[in-house]
Amino acid sequence: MKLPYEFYHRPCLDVARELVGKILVHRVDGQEYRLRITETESYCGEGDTACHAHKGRTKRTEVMYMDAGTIYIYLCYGVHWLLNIVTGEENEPEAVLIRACEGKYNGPGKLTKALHITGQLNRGSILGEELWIEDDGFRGEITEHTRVGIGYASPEDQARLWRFKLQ
DNA sequence: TTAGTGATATCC
DNA sequence: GATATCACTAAA
Repeated sequence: MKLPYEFYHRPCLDVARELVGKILVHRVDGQEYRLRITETESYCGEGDTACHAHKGRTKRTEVMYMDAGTIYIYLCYGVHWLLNIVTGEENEPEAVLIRACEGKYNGPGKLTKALHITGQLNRGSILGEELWIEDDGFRGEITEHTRVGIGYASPEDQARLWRFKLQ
């Protein structure tokens, strides 16, 4: 079943943990791409120094302030599209980064390439007919890890176990 | 280990 | 208008 608005309308840590093991579906050009999510990461609000929005709202980060279920896609290093799902309350910059899917798609850049996801989906809805997430009843063992690629964040924020992986 | 890549933010 | 930065990947 397709995950409802209420699933995303919760603290981003809960959403990130429970998104692991779900099925990410992207429908484009008459094709449907389905992959199980194996790794996520949370970025929780302006108090989180690793979050893009921790310095305040800008043209890029204002997507994270929108309502839960909004898609936030960001071009990293001029090459890679990174897929995020906005969570929590409106006007709170919380989001979950989808880092990896099953198979060899172990990296946020590879993941979006495999699913043919580009920046045109930015600001879209995860509840629509193009990109959504399904629960097929699968439950696996989830482990917690520190986040990666956030060397600019404060030491205490770097130490947070806000990355979730399927074992 | 390092080069490549381009949007964004921050400085003139 | 110019430059520095960056939630990464592939090649070596």
